[in-house]
Amino acid sequence: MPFEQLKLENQLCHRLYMASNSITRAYREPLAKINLTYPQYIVMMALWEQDKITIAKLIEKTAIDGGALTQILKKMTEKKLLSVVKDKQDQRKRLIQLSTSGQALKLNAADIPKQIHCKFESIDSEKALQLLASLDLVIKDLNEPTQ
Amino acid sequence: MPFEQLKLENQLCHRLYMASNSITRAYREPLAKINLTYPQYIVMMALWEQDKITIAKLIEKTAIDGGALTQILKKMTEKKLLSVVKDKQDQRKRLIQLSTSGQALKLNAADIPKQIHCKFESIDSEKALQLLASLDLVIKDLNEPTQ
DNA sequence: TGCAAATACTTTGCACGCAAATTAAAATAC
DNA sequence: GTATTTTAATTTGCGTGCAAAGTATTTGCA
Repeated sequence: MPFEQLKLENQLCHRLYMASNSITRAYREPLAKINLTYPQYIVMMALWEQDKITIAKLIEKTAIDGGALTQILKKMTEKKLLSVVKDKQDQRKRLIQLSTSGQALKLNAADIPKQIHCKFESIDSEKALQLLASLDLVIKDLNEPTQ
Repeated sequence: MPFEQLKLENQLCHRLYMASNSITRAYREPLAKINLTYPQYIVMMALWEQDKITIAKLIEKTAIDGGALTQILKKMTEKKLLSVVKDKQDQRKRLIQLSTSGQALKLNAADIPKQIHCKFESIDSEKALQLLASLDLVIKDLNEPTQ
């Protein structure tokens, strides 16, 4: 059985691919109601937690690619959710600042986690915590510089 | 604590997003050596298991979006990995057929699973099986039609 | 001081992922 | 036996994800 590992159904990686796509699809409808995509929603969550942070900090919190983030922030600026301003102390840095409507959107988003949560019929909170921990291990292992 | 669930670090979904992106990134280098992207590699794995299947069947096995798959198959045809031919019995259907070089590529891909596998230092096979099972539950729950 | 290296971000080009609209062929209805 | 519906796949348009190249700033260091 030399090629057993090439079988799709044995592959953790393919399952992660499917699960991640399923998540994004599941969020699409609820997020459409507040005019956000899933990555834009991740940015909003990061900023609702902590406002006026640099792009580097936002990349760290969201794990969104820097190149993509520039485009995402541009669209969110057009939607008047936030503004991107130069840091006076260090002109290379940019500070992201939520607008009033960007802050207010938090209220409209408050019930979205529940809407998704209730779809997880087969995942009790013990399983969820276990899954979270395992995913953190996967992420850590894969982001380790090549041995 | 009304907004506790909006915190990024509590979110299974964000972890899945990160893990999936990490996976695709991890495969990028090994796959570049055989001139494949990760979704193209998924298609190849499906076809190495079972050749001459319809696009509908390929969508079912790979969970790749149909619209995307059309484009992916076009690129793979240009690379002479496979061909897409009309089903004589039902002219709506297309049959995907590996070329000789497409079949041969399986040998070059044989050690890729091991290359990825060895990165998973923190995941023993018990944890991997558990993770696989949990992901299957997530996928099942999220693909359930809206209750 | 002056200039090379490092840092912070932006731009570009390509490959998806996905919803919605479209095209083509087969199945079903009547 | 033709019209309607269903099924199978393609096309289109938009939003990322990512590597690589480019652009400012700032930092280090000679």
